[in-house]
Amino acid sequence: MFTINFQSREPIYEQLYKNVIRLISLGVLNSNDKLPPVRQLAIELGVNPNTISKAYKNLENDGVIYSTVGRGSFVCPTAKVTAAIQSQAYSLLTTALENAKDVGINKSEAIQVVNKIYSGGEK
Amino acid sequence: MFTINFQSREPIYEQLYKNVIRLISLGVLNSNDKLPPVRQLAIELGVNPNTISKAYKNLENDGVIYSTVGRGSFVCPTAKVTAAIQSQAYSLLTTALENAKDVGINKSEAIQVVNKIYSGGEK
Amino acid sequence: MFTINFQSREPIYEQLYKNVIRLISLGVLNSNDKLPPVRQLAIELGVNPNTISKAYKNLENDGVIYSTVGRGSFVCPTAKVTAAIQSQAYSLLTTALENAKDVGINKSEAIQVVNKIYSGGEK
Amino acid sequence: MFTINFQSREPIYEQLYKNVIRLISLGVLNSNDKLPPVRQLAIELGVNPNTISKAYKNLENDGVIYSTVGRGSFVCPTAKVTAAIQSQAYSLLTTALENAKDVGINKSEAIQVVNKIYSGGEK
DNA sequence: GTGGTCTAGACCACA
DNA sequence: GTGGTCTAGACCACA
Repeated sequence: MFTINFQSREPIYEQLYKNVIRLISLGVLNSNDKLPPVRQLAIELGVNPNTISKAYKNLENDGVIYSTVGRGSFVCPTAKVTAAIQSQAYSLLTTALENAKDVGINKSEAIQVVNKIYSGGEK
Repeated sequence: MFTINFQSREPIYEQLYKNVIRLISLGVLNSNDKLPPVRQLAIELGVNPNTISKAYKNLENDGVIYSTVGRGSFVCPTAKVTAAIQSQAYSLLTTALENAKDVGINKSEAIQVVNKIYSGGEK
Repeated sequence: MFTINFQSREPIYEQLYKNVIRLISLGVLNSNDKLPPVRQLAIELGVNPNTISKAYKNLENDGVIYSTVGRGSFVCPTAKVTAAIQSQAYSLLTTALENAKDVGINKSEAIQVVNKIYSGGEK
Repeated sequence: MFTINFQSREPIYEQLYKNVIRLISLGVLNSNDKLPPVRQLAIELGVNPNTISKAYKNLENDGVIYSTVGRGSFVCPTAKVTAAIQSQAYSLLTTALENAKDVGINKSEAIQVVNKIYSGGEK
């Protein structure tokens, strides 16, 4: 379910964060589903438990999951999650497009990139 | 001409890198223009010369500027620079769009963002 | 394992770079093997950690190793490494041959050198 | 006659050195021909006179030219020059080939490079 | 423990 | 003057 690329320069806790986001987006994880316990996941992935904790902590701060001591960590109601996640994605996209415009990439070239990404598996 | 945000988490050498890119994009710096000498810029910005060096070195590795001992640092011929800069922008845009798609932003929503950014001052 | 010549005019970080390449070529270092930590190697060789860092950074930029904070530095998958290393060797060889041609060494003389190097231990 | 690439990372005095070698190899400069005076060449190329001096000094040390105070610099007898130059080229070629062999480039691949360089304008 | 960023400052080759 | 190499050493985020 979770996949980590140890060769990537992206911090593991960041990759874990995105894993959860992706699983929610794909509908694999739904509202109130339980996430794997920190220590169990740490063993499965061969990763330091602190690293898992950090990922969960960030997800909690961003309103994606909620944790209760002794019971574990759970996915927040989907609507809220989706809003939080998409807002981040929009902000990233806006930055990338402003940058593209700045360096002389024109509108039709930008649209071409959109077409390429969304070709095939339209979602 | 160069502006550094010392509060930012973004490394200073990275900010300097982007400063140079921006100045070239804006046409303030052109082919074969001389950049400020490492040590002079270090004093102006209140930054260590090594940090400036690192930024210049990265720009050189990416084909944006060239440096020669005893002469200074200069902007590369425009064609090469533009290619290098746009290639980076495309890569950033692709990442942002893949992320948007992953979190459930659909194609027409992505296009709307493109339209917003490119409205008015079409380039 | 690593040998540095402090008398040489060749920068230490450059010598370290070649040391790693050599150890990979010889099969002493293989895919995903861990390199010595920056600071440990610095102490062993009596060299500043920054100098080791610089060598590792260059190797990373050239696709030979990858480094992650907290985990260490590792050799990239063999295929990629081999490609990177051989590409450098080809470039060096091309330069040497162009120079040879320029100074009047003819083709059969160049071939003789090739024969001499590859005599005996054909690889 | 002399061409300098100011964008190259190769020191100018080194480029000048090679210019002279090339002109001798091509037969443009012959035994006892006079080289341009240091100061005249410096003005022509827009280069510091010290830089020209350094190039001439190195050529003299390597037995390629000889200088007499007040009269100028001259090309040494061709036989001697050729021997000196080619010896350097052979040494460079040997190093490049040993390196190529070390990193797993085999003999026929090396020969292919030779063929490519010497194709067309066989000398 | 591990690499990354940064300061402070010396010395070098080249122009 | 100009960039390149190197030392010494501090502090940081990540594991």
